[in-house]
Amino acid sequence: MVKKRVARNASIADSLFTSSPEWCVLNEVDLTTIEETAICSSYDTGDIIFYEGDEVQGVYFVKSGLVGVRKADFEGNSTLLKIANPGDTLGYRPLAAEQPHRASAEVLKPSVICFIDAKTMRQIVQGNPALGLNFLKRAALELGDAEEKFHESVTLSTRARFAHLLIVMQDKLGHEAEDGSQQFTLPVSRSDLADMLGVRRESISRVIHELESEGITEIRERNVVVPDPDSLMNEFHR
Amino acid sequence: MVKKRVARNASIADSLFTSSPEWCVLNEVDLTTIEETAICSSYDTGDIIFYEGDEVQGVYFVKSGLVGVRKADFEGNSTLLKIANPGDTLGYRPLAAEQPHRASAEVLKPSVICFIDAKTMRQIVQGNPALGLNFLKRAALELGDAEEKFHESVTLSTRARFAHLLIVMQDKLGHEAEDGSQQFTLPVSRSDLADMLGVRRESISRVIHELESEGITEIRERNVVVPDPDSLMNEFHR
DNA sequence: CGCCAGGTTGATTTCGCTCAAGCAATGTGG
DNA sequence: CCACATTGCTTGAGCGAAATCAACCTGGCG
Repeated sequence: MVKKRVARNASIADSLFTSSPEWCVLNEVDLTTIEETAICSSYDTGDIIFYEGDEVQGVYFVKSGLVGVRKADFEGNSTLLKIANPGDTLGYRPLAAEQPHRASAEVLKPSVICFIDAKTMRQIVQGNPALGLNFLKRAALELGDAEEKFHESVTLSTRARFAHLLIVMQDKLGHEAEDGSQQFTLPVSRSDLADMLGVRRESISRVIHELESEGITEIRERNVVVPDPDSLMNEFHR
Repeated sequence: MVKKRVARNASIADSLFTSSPEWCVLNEVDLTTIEETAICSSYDTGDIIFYEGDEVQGVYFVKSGLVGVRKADFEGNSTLLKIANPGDTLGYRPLAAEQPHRASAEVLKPSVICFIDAKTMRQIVQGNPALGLNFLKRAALELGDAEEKFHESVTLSTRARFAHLLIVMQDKLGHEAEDGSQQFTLPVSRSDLADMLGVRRESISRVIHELESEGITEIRERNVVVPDPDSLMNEFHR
């Protein structure tokens, strides 16, 4: 299932240094160590990088592409906890917690991902405390977001939560058109949007229809137009 | 509102060392620094230690008592994100994330809490990377729990989630009676139980009634009896 | 004593789920 | 090139779990 082709990893160091707020503190020695031990692989959409319950072998640095982190039920239920963009590091949480993986990682767009084994990771953190602190900051930020997500899930309507999700994506991906509207492309399918909020895809359909009919958003396929960002912002409150 | 009485802090060091899995790595020098700078105060039920939105002044080590961490809405909605027991440290998350507090801390039972200012905290972490790594582990564990909580909140019924909460409390507080039943005392009110799950207190009432009528639990006031822990475990699935 | 906090119970409403059908785009094998 | 799966999404009808609204109960306390 996971089709890998080992690639030259000459530029891992570059990637870590320029596109990661955590790894950028590495020194020459550490970077060399990583160039020697890291394994870069190409993945196709649908490939699984690791499964919930797996022991942690190391961490995965997303060099390019897009990866989804999912948590599933013994029943069919699954939620999409986060989507990892280039520059993100996966698997550091269970490594730091000394737990097995509590979610699985699934490739959403063809990606190049660099694997750094746990031993190397620990060794580098040992010699370079700043890296550990950077991951502490990362974990602290994600924890804040996760707690907020819980709070919203029990507090806000599907509509308000979807509006919030759109706002977050707009902030990350949006660009302003000449007419003042914000536009961007959804990075994931509607089913995945539903999984991000923990609702059914039918509910997402209906909410999109509602927002459309009220002139708040126009969503065609994966193209999003927000004529008036302020009115979308208003939806985020109930 | 917050009634403080500065106490002798001779025994902070002791407390940190024996009852905290994070602070236990401190050396003599660090412990002395903390004894000199930390401020221990007594709080009464209902006192607020910090508010959502406040800048982070430092961290709070719970020496004794019980503290609730809450997140509130502009509307009446509030959720109880966690309850902090003796040995727990509050405020390290926003400090590490370099964010303002995203939740407020409210004293649930008369408590003694030691304040360690941000500057001292940073200075100690600087000289003692192991402390930072311990907090990384803590954050990683909490992040895993938070993600699971989100998943459960959108996946499981109120009944199943309440069963899970009881199981967690049982594991922490329960003791086995002669007849093989598990028993413990609820640490918080029913309203707070509801806030922990993000449901209305009426729903908790009804679920407690249901479980009672099916012989799965007996909950009188704050006393919980679980005649057959296995049957409670079954409730945790749907 | 009245009042309030904390909790229970009942009646009603509502939001999102479930179930079911259908549609458009894409692919695939005969 | 057609028949027909398959995938991703939409729409509708009906249902159900939990929220809402409201009444009431209990014990503690100024």
